[in-house]
Amino acid sequence: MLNLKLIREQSSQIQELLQRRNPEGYDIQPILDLDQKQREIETQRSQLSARGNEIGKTIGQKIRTGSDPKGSEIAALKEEGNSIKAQLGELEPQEKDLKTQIESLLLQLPNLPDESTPVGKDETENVEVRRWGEEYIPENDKILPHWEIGEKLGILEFKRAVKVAQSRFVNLIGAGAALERALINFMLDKQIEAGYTEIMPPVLVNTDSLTGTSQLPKFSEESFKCSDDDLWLTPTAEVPLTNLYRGEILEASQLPIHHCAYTPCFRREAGSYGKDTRGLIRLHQFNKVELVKLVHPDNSEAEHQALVKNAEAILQALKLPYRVIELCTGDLGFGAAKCYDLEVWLPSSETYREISSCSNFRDFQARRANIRFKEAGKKGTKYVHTLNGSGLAVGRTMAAILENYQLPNGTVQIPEVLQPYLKREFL
RNA sequence: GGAGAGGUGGCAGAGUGGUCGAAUGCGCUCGACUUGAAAUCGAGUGUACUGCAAAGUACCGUGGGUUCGAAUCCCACCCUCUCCGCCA
Repeated sequence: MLNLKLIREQSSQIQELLQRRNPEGYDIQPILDLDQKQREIETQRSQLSARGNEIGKTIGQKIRTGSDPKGSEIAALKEEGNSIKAQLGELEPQEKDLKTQIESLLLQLPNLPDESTPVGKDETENVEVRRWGEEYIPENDKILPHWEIGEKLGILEFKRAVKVAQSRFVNLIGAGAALERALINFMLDKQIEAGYTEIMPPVLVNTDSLTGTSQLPKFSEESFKCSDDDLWLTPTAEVPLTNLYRGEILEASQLPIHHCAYTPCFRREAGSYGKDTRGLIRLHQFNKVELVKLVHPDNSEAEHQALVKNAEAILQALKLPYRVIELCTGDLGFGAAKCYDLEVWLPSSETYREISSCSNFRDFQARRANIRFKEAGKKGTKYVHTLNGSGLAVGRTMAAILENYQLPNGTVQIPEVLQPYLKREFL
């Protein structure tokens, strides 16, 4: 959520920054108008309240000091009190209604892109930052796409997953399941080593949590909802991890907080019916190791860079070629101010595919989730900055391994760093 | 699912119609005493909004209601805990 005060005081800059995302997408003028009205009413209302409080106190005092509770003096005060009450009865609902409208408009506004975020209209204008590793280009199409080699090896099973659940689900079988587990353990071990504290959070989360991290209200069709309860299947561990501290005032000395978690993630993938219908790339349920940071605003840029490196370290350890892309303003996620995607090389289609997305939300989520901190000896509170990134999407990592480590003889080598976990060298 | 208890500041906990944004204790900050520390003593210590400011307003789980006035009374809802049942 954007800071209303800032919208009011720097409206033209803010309008301009929002236009970098989408030239016609956002108009803050209605918010400014409502805000103006709301403050006018608030001034009136609080002056009336002040007089009302004064009357209340006066009546109490007079009765205590011996005035006749049924006398004319008290009756006159009561009458004034009643008239104030009647006026407040009109103003209060108006003010409340304005506040609700403002709040709901604010919740629909995306974060401001960082000044450094490249301006562009869509993903074609994203900027490549760096590449790592050598692209594996198969000769004569000998490399099978991961879903084919996976089925051939008997470790991926899609048909029965449809029977058990629906399309876009998978059964991992035998070594496939073991490989997934090995990847999860490897990723967690690596991030714990890098200083993150592991959390195993609830994967059902409530509406407040999803609003706090900005999946709601705009993207409700993206998550699975439990119809009988105010609970949703978490689309990413970002939600439970960031919301751990919702509504809290932390001590500055507690920062930075670095958490990692493995969770299954659930996404409805509404609106992507034709896309990536085969394989592990786009499933309704997938595993992910997530990194979440809550940091002091002064350090958020450095923390962001470090977070990207933490995610990259996994790909490097697995020796998977990848590139780092900085998203342009038109492709930036709703809550992000700045975002780097890691894209892994998939030789079967000779493309790079997103395997991690590392975002700096600055105070956008913190303001929604009301996560603040206090500096010792200083007055007041500030919002923390929140950051998160995948470290990594496990299913997509498996896909990348099945393709990049595929040998001409139809077997798949296990990356060296995973061998201690799997206790084997080939699939 | 059944029965009961309860939701008040960082924590514990008092408060059953006005002097309550809220006692007291703990914690924390500053100061005194001390070679230093502990103990002791003194002072301070919630958040947010409006306003240039003075100041004002709001907040005792949430939402309504009664009243000149509600943490306190009434109604509805939510949540937590305990016991029983069921269950990995």
